[in-house]
Amino acid sequence: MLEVELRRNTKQKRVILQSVEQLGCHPTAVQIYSAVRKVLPRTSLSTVYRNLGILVDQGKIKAVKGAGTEIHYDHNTGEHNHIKCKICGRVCDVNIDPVDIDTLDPEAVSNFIVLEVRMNILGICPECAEQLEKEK
Amino acid sequence: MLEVELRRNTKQKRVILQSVEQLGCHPTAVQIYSAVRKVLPRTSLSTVYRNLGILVDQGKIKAVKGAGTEIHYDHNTGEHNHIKCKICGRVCDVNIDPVDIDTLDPEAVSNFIVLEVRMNILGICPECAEQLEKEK
DNA sequence: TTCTATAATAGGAATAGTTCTTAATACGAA
DNA sequence: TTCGTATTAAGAACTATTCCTATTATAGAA
Repeated sequence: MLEVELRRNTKQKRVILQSVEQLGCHPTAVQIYSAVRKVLPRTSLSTVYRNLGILVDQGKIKAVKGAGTEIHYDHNTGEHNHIKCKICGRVCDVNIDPVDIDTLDPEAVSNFIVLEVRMNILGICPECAEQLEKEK
Repeated sequence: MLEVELRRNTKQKRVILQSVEQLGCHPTAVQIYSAVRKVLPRTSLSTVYRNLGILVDQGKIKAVKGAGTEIHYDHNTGEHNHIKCKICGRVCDVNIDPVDIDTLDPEAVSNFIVLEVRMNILGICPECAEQLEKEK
């Protein structure tokens, strides 16, 4: 065997990936941590963070940095953008045509080499909008 | 006088606004703090943060949350996007037509009420690109 | 299956960026 | 000039994340 697989397949890593997939709607590390601890109660937060990092490196999940300060994790690794609710902080998918990096005018981007164009949308989710409507 | 101006016009606030304007290229709170302390050496970092918050509330400057974790401050309060250098962290202006919020398909945005569409661009600035070229 | 080297873990300390707390200060209306 | 109170300096507290270290448990070898 020339290629040695240094990564071990631990219970924790498996449950963490499973949780990201099952929670679905872009959970944060802390939400994943809560879900994982229902299955493996002694799991530590740093283990969650470390494994999320590994899973991102392996391309199995994606890290989403939105409007707020926390990182959300996404099991949908395809190219897409996100919208974040200003009130409850929830992150959902958005289907807007991505900006084509190659068509950008160099002058318009201060002559930077463009690596990634991310759309960062802020809004109010249907549930919170309804709640606000009721309170009026 | 019916309208009471509760805000005081302190030296610190004046120098902080001045610094954001003079530094120009989207300084962080810490960079502003350094500049302010050259004029008022006893200024504290929390005073800088508090006044930056007030100036943002008053619409005199804008807070720019880019790819990284720090907040940058912009004296140009007009509608525009930003690009951040992955290497040196510098933030520059970008002139791309903003997405028109009213033309977005509600389905495409998970039925959110859209408040703000921000373009978050990550790249390599001309200086860092040149540096990389030299090192090869 | 048992042994063993070491990758991964739990737990907690450390870090970065920002916000909060409090006694002291200084702005500005009278 | 006086005085009420908004603002300050200093540092503690907070939040999200990363780092550290002794201990544990996985996976390949025997």
